[in-house]
Order: sequence, then C-alpha cells, then structure tokens
Amino acid sequence: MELTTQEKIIEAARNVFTKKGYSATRTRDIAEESGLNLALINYHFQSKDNLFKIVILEKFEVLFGMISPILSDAEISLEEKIESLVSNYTKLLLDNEHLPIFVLNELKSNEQIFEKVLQNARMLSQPIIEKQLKERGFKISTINFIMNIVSLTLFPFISKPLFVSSGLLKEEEFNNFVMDRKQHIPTWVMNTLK
Amino acid sequence: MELTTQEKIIEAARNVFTKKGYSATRTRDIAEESGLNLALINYHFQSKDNLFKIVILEKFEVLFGMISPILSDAEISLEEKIESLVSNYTKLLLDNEHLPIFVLNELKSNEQIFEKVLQNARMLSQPIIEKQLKERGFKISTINFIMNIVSLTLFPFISKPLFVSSGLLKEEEFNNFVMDRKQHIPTWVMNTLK
DNA sequence: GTCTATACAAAGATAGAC
DNA sequence: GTCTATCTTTGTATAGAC
Repeated sequence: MELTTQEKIIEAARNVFTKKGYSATRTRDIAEESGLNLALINYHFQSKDNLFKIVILEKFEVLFGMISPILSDAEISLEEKIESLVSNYTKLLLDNEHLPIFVLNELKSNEQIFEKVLQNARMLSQPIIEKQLKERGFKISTINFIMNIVSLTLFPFISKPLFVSSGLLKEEEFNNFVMDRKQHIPTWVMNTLK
Repeated sequence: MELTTQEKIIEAARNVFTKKGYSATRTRDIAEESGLNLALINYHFQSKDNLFKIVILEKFEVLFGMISPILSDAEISLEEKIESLVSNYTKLLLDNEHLPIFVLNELKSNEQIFEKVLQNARMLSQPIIEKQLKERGFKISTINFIMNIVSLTLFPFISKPLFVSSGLLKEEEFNNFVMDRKQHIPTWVMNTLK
C-alpha cells in the first residue's frame, strides 16, 4: 500500500472527477481528497486539464473497453455474448455507479479528447456479430443488437436517481433490482431477434 | 416575437445550461447568448443558482412529465402506451438531444432541487399498469416494464456521441436510426412480456 | 429598466524557500 | 519533492449613473 505522490493524486482525482465532473471539480478538492498540498498537483501534472485527461481516458477504457473483445470473439455464441456483457457491466457498475453518466456527459463536451482512443477503432464494425446474426436468420441490425444490450443494462444505473427520488424504486432495493435484471436481459434481448 | 428581458435571459439560460451543464456555465455566457448586459441577470434573478433552478425544473418536467399521464390512463392499452411513449420521446429528443443527459447528470448532484416536483408523485406507483399487465397474464414487474421502454428509447440519445465517435453510427444516419427504432421498440417490448 | 464600472470571492497556476 | 505565499484569471454579485 505504498502509493507514490503521483498515484495518490490520480486516485483522488478519479474519485472527485467521477463524482462531480470536470467543471465542478476544483483542484483544491483533489488536494484535500489526497491529503496533499495544492501545489503538488501542478508540479506533477502541470494543469487540471492534463490530470483530467488521464482520468477520463482511463474511465472510458474501463467502461467501453470490454465490449469489443467480447463481441468480436467468434468462439462465443450470441447467447453467451449477451450474458457476458450484461454480467460484466452489472458487476462493474454496482461498484462504480457514477461511471456511465460521468463518461457520457464529458464525452458530449469533449469529443476531441477521445478521438485518439476511438481511432484505435476497437468498436469499429463488428463483422463477427453480423455473421452470427445472419447464420441464425435474425433480421436485426448489428447496431440495434448492441444498442439494446447496452441500453437495457446501463440505463438503470444512469436513471437511478430519478427512479429512487420518484419513489418507484427504493435505494436499498436497487442492487437486487439490477441483479434481477441481469438474469432477464439475455432472454429479453434474444426475444427481440425473432 | 416581442420577448421581455426576463424571457430573453431564460431562453439564453436554457440553451447554455442544457449544453454545458451548471458548473461549466458562466453567467457571462448567458449574458452573451442573450445579447444583454451581465448585470441584468442578477437584477432579474438574483443569482445564477436561481436561474438554474427555473431552467432545470422546467426541463425536468418536459422530460418526465409525459410518462405518468400516459401510463395511468386506463383507456389506453399496453400496446398503445408503449407506442405513445416511444413516439413522443423520439420526437422530443430529436429536437433536444442534450436534454436527457443534462437532466440526469444534474439530478445526480442536486436531488434536493427536485424533491418538490417529485413529491407531486406523478410517477409514484402505477396501479393501472400493474392491473393491465396482470389481466394479460404477463409476469414482468411494472418497474421493469417502464425501465425497458425508457431505456430502449432514451439511451440512444444519451450515447450518441459514443456511437458516432466510434464510427458505429454516422452523424447523418442518426435521425433515421432512431426513427427506425421507434417502429421496432413496441414489438421488442411486447416480446419481453411473454 | 438598463447600462458601465467595479467590488469581491474563488480557483488555477507559479515562485521561491526548505 | 514538498510547502507557503502569492499572482492572475475568471466568475458572481452589486453600486450608481442614466
């Protein structure tokens, strides 16, 4: 548990940025959270912006890096792909509730930051999925197939504050709610293919 | 087209807040956008915070106000309810792309602001839906039913920057993409009920 | 009601001692 | 590498002239 100063700053930045977003985060918050002096942030990372880029690219990778390896593996069946995605995302987001809205919100206003990552084109075209859908005689487009899986899995986390505040869902029921959905989503998605 | 100064400020505030969020918005941006003097914002609305509350509550109402009237109407069948929600949302969001991520992101950090609105409990419990689902012998819970409709409809707009940047979807195809989904979502949702 | 000018506070960045 | 103190910029709010 011997973190260097740089690692301490990054770890604190992860917490604060993810919770409050770029603009609402003050470098002073990060200094406090890390227990370090304010000046050290600029000493090690030059600017708030630099530090933010490191954090957001890392979070982006965590959130969307898993999609392509799973989808593009020809050895994995459609059913297993859905199960794997839903299961991995549910697990990830139960531990990182703010992650999707953070990344998607910042992506909206900072598309240029992500260009480099996205140029690696990890998500670009999914010929394997297309082939698997075709072989089974399913008419749905690849993009709709992916969109449906991700929508049904991620959106509950994004809209949690809404459903909780409205009383439709209780805070303490939420974990059970998404764990229950994890079981159903594969069936639901397969039913959209017929 | 004779807008009062107050209306001009609110209109400008709507644009800037929705696009950039609360923290990233400077009152100077709103003054510029409205073509009015900076001092007028405080004269008419006392503070940035006050102005923001007006805008966010209004947007919240626009975004989620339509759900309950549709769902709680016993005269509307399940199929028609889904079609109506999907259709209304698609239309609304095609003209207000930033709306859902804006509201959901701010809701995350400002739940207290919405308490008053949510206490009206327009979404609180949906006995009609429950009855309709039961009558038809569908086993799905009310909350999953609502969540699925909203997820499949709203998430594409929230994740648009991601899919566009990744190349999976082209900017100019997006409108057609969601219009096409509008046709399919009712069928998909009905298939989750069986 | 509206504007100019400015006060005041907060936040990012840096200089220089240790 | 780290800290204290400080500079500069930016953002919110207000005073006072018109």
